[in-house]
Amino acid sequence: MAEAKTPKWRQLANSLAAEIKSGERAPGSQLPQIRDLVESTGWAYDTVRNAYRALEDEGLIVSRKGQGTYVADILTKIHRDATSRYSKVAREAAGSRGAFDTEIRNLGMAPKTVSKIDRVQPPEKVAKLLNVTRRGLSTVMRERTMYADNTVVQIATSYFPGDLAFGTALEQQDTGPGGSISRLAELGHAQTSMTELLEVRMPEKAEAVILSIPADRAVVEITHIGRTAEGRAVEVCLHVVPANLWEFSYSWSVEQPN
Amino acid sequence: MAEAKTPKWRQLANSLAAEIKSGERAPGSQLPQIRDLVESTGWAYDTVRNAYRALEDEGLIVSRKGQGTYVADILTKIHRDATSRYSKVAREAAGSRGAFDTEIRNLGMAPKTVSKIDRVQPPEKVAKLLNVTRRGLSTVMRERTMYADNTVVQIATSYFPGDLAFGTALEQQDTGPGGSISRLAELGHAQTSMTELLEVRMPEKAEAVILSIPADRAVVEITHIGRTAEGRAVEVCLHVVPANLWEFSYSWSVEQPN
DNA sequence: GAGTGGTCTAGACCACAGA
DNA sequence: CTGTGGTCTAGACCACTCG
Repeated sequence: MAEAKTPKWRQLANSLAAEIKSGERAPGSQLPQIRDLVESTGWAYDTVRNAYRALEDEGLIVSRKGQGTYVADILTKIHRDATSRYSKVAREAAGSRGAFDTEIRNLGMAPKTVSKIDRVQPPEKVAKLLNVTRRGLSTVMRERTMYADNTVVQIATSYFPGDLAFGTALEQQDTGPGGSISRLAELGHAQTSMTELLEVRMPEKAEAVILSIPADRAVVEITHIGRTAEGRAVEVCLHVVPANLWEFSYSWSVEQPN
Repeated sequence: MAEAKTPKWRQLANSLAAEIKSGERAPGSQLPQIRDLVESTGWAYDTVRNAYRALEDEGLIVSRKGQGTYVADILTKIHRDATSRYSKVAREAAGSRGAFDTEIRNLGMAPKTVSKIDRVQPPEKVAKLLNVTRRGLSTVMRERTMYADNTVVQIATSYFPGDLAFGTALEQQDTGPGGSISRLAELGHAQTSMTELLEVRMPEKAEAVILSIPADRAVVEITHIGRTAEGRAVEVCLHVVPANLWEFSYSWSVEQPN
């Protein structure tokens, strides 16, 4: 057998996890301090700490050095429906400033987005997809750090080829109703086909800092590619999110078999 | 700042990770034994071991108790294109017994599938999707454990409503060319619309054993739903895979905006 | 300065694989 | 039986937050 005996630290982790998932320990509430548990259980510091580390890697708890350990603020999954979030109706929903805002409000939380816009040379893989030159500031980058209440839940970085984005609304802070997709369409580059590639990986150090997650918490990276009817990629967006916070759905049709 | 100082164990983990990713350490090759590193570096056993644990959680290495520690056999990502894998042409590709076989052969590895077929009461969430009664053996379950060479890379469990699957080819070991989707179509239940829900989570204990992964390695669960033109769900398939081994892609069309 | 989480140590002991 | 990885301990010390 693979695991005959469950180690102490895992038993503790499992029982705490159960208490958290059952709601017995509320989001944001403080967990017993490690040294208190050490005293009450008679176990060694590292034994208790191992349990806490495992739970932190799973995203159930957060440890704040010098302060204490707390149940995570977000225990539910944020639902991202890729198929509908790019449809016209969803993008123009009243009162919504985009798909992300809807996704967060669906959870009863407050969305917030901080944007940074710049002309940059994109990462290699983006340059390749957009078919831009390898040197110079060839694209418009729109980098958004996105919050649910006060938690960073996503970093989304869009790139648009400079030859069609420089000097347009895509370089403005607010892209207006329907967002960048509508502006691109007005410029004659309507996106008619989308591709997304999902990958689970460990965060870069910088990503871990921005997302406020430990270095060993996995993230999901979505590479989103929007293409025109002619097949040209006019937008590439990289979404990086903590793996435990989101779920993703896709719907599509298949031709009749036989 | 969030991380002023990088701990020793993480430095070791990072440098080993770099060596593995660069190909300097080949898949399947043995890593230095922990106690050897302890001696050569002068560090404590747990310090070195922490680095190994982190790498194992990321899927870069595997530790075998009593034997040693080795670089993982599969370092590349297996690509799963959800959109094309259910298309007619892909399913009938010459020499291929299905989308999974193609996915694995694309990596130059040998696919293998071990199936178990049974009539069962499905998990709650599946029962709900298929709209079957909550009691009795209401569905046909096809559980497949799937290998690339000798590594388990996926557990796929399909459920079909009994009223249309009992006594049909769906209860046979080999479902023939085009697989279960083609058989369902012949029975008058052609699937024309697919939905998939992706989620990253920790494995159940049983899943960890089957997949031969440690309990703290994340898995991706895909809930695949196939529907007929009338909107009835006629197949639900749960795919569970180690999160580090796969990447997923989806393509779809959007209506012309504006 | 007091209190909290995080790292590191040296060493004992356990669990497992293989000769 | 020996050698490997895994757990656990007791305690020192570091890093950070807050009053």
